[in-house]
Amino acid sequence: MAEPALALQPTDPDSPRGRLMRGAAQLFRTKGFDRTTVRDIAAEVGIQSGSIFHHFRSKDDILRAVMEESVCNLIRRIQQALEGLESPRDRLRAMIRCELEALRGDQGDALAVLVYEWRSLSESGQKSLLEGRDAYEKLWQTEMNGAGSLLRQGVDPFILRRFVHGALYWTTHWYQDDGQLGLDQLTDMAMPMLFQDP
Amino acid sequence: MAEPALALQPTDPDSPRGRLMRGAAQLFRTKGFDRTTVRDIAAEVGIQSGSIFHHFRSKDDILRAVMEESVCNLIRRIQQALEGLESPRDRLRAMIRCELEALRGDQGDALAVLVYEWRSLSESGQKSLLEGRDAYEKLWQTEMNGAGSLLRQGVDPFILRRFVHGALYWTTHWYQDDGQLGLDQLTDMAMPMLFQDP
DNA sequence: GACTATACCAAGCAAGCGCTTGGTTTTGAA
DNA sequence: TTCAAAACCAAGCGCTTGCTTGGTATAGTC
Repeated sequence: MAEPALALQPTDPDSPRGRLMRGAAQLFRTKGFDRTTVRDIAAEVGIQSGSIFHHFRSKDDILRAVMEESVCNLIRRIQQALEGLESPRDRLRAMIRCELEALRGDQGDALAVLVYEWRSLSESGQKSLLEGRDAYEKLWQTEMNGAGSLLRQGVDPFILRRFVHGALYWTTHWYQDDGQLGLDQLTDMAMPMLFQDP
Repeated sequence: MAEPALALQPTDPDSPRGRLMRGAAQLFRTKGFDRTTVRDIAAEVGIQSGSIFHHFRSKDDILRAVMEESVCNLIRRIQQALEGLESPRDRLRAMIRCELEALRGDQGDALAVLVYEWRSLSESGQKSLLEGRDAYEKLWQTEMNGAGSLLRQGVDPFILRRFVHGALYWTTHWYQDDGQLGLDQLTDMAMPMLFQDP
């Protein structure tokens, strides 16, 4: 199903390229792509800005790479989380949790960058990521279809999904995993949006 | 209650300043603040870029003005929509609808700019808008408190509100009012997120 | 018509950006 | 040790941007 995305080898996070991507992802996430300069990224990693272009063709290429890896990681993580889960409810719960985890961004994850900086990516960059995004879309579509009548009634599934994603994405603006409210609790509170009887 | 925000006189949309604000809002909404140049804004309105600075001190000042007016308009619109409505359910429904309407942006509304470009605004600009934002926050808080046990159970109201707002904000990325799905329908589909029994 | 205020034009400045270029240093393999 | 590849440095280029400056044009008032 999602073979194409899995084919991509994850970048070693401790390689020069990997460190750049991690640093860039963090800056893109907090400052936005346009307000992050190549000098910022270089300083974050402890090199001079000209050196970046030894590893990446352009600033846009960094963004593309960060986004690409973000999709692949998320797909991989979702697939692992789904292993052994049977019920549609459990499976969708796991997916919500994975998404919240990826949105947190504290482990180098850059889903927030993918979501909120999509329009900063060049057209050719967007094109190159469509396959991965489609694979991710398909994961959700498949699970939503499988949940059928368990889903909230009276709301078109297309719209329901977009409401839920919107709600989850917005957690990047307010959620702090400070021990008071863990990911599992947050996930459980998100469930009623999706399910008629959570 | 929201007297401070109402004290601000709306800019005449057809005045030179008003036309600039409308044009800027549209561009900020579609391209983002950083990728919108003052030359873009000037071209949108049909003037030369230097002329903008006769009306606004800086590019940041345009953004602040656009956001300020957006908050004021929204508050005003919500207050009007609430007139004569008694039930907590009807009142919150009206607020959701107002928010969706403002997010659409096709009537010069710039709520999407306020929401998604907040971090592009300078610190002093953000400070100057806090009063308006607080007034808006208060509207929601008051109505949420009034709805009490009608709200979805098992979800902290603080979190519930943020989920709902996130879902509504994200409509800017997918919702097209193309006649198939009107604002009222969309509003009705959003209600179950907030209410236990919509 | 004279005068003032408002709106706008045109040219260009200073700062900062992504990126190139010509190098030096470090790393790893033989 | 030698050599080549990888990583990085330093300087600066060409371009873009927000904004300034010195004006002209238009609108409104008396």
